[in-house]
Amino acid sequence: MDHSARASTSSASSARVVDVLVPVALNQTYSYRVPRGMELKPGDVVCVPLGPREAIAVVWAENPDPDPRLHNRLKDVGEKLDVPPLKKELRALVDWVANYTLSARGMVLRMTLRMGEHLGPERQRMGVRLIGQPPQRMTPARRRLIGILSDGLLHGKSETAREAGVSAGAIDGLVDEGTLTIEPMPRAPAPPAPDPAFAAPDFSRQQRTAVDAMRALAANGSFHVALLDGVTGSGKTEVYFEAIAEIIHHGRQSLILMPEIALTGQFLDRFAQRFGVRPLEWHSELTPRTRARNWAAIAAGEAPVVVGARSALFLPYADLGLIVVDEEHDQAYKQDEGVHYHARDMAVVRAHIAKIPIVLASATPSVETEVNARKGRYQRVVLPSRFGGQHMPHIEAIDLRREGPVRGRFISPPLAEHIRVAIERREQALLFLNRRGYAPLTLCRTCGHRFACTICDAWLVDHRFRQRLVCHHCGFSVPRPHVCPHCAAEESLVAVGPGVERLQEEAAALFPQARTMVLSSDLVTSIETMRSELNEIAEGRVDIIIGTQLVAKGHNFPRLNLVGVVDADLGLGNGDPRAAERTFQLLNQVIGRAGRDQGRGVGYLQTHQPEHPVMKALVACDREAFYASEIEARERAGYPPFGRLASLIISAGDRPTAEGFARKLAAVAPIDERIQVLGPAEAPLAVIKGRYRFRLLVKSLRSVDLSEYLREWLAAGPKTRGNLKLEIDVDPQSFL
DNA sequence: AGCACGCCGACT
DNA sequence: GTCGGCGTGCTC
Repeated sequence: MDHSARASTSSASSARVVDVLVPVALNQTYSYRVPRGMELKPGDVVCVPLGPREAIAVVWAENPDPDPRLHNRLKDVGEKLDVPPLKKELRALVDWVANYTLSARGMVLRMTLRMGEHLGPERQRMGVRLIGQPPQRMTPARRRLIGILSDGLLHGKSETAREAGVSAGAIDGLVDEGTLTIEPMPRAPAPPAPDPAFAAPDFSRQQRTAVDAMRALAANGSFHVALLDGVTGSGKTEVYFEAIAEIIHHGRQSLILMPEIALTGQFLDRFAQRFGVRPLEWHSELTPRTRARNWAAIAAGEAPVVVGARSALFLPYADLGLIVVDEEHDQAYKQDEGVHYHARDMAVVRAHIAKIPIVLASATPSVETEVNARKGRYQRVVLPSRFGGQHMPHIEAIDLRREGPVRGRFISPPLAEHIRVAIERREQALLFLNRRGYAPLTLCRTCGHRFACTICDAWLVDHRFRQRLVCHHCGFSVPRPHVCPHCAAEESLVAVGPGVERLQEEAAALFPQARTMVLSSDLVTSIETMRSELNEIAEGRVDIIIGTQLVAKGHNFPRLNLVGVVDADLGLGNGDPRAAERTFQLLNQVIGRAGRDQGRGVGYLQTHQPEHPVMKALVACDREAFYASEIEARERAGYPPFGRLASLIISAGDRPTAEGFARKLAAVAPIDERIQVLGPAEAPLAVIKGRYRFRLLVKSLRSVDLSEYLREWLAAGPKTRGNLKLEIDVDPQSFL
């Protein structure tokens, strides 16, 4: 270090020191000196030097006696950013989540600071206007520009250039000629705030009770959890909108969490119908500038209502008054990368810390939430029927053992007949199959060769649309071969099993006159095309929709009356303790798409096991029976919510390293009679992306602080080195 | 998480 | 002889 620099930094040895949390994979805070003249308090957002770079970080605490061992290594805080400080409540949430999930606090903080580099004063947009004579040298590009600007009004500069198909430089050229002038655009007026009185709906008598409960909960304004329990189409959304209206009256902010923000086009419209404007959105596809603008608006309290994916939970709301978790049972709330957290559970934590009410909405609550409601920890607010008195879909099982289709076909004769009738009536039909691509397995008829991923433990899925065989775990793909690479046989490869693309082929063959459309996540290129495809369906320009999981989520198709579940057994029987719950929820939701407007919905479940409790509960519309048996089974096995679970995934580039570490780790697990350590076992997908994976499962009584136990265990255990990775998942949702 | 530093293989 | 692969270690 150069001498003068040292002098300048150490001259202020009496300067105040603050502990700052930096958004990197660190659990501890770092100490920085406060430059003379800077006022800092906990929560302030600052810029600090961190190694060779700068980082946006947050002051976590005053530090009256900094560690003397840091002597002259302390650096100065760079600058204090002009944004509101993070409130104590949010800092407490960051600490809590990090502690619970065993993640570095810095990585949790990072989720609240996802505002990009565009923070700061809004960039002034420039406009261009025609003011003078045409230039000496006229070119086609210049002619187009002048044509667009011939009205003499101020046009956005970059839009004009794009419209004319020219670069911004062409405009600058004409400015030099005196033909055009550039001036700042007037600021776009701030969008009007949602108006709670814009279009207050009429509610049925049954809905009124729920609406009153929502308003009371919002008006009360203290921590309180309500389960808003109503079937698809019962008007849940409109009912919780009343809680939001109440919060807007109080001048506070509301957050609506959605599992899949890409699919919420209709939701935004419904919100606008009720409140006059769309809410602020928060999701991963926002452009950096919009992201920064929305972040700033949320922090400044200028966004009364925010709709967002799970990451919206960590935003710095100026004054959050209510959280709504829509479709609270949805697995998409669980983040399985980086910080492993469940947004629904952490939302309850945030509500608790902030002392505000929270509404969990679902037609098929998670078993956890259902148990909390049954025990009275959550208030249950019920919406008993579909809005407007429509009936729930009628559900039948089609026993594939007796009425199944011929080999190589997947639509059974009875289902085909029902579809035929539906199309004749000019209604829509939905074929649901939770399998992307054409076929999940390709094999050679001659030698039996099966196409598998080279770096994962998975079959390659035939995607005819893309003409490739694709691994769904790592994205690896090869062109679809025509010759067996193993035995060189020609025309010998056969597709085994159905995917949505193959189903479309079969539907098109059965109903040549019908218009079909496949909705599958791998065919979705952007939120916008997705929304326009959904609109096409809603407008009735499609007869048969063939869809994966994607279609299950919150979209309303007015002319859809028939849902056929092609393989109702698909989610069961993979050894996952949550398989039954998930299948029940998914199928319920999919079939709930039917008959929402005319109330004549029917659902057909093609199954090999019509006697399975999930199928029986669905056919009988007996939700209670399903929950009763599922809750009993969980309690007997000590599974959540009656016990706690954590999973430790150990992975490495080679099998012995992973297995050896897993065994060593298991061997040093502290003995505790309330805790069981199971494994190590090879993870269900033993190899992903060339990494060998072993799993330890930790199961404890509910009363145990499992995170604390894990922390002590890992601190005493072997250290991870090299490419060996240890991932900790408290409350795992998936066992794959 | 970044980023630099450091120590071994294929090339301007 | 260097460019660059990613293993290891550090960031107040």
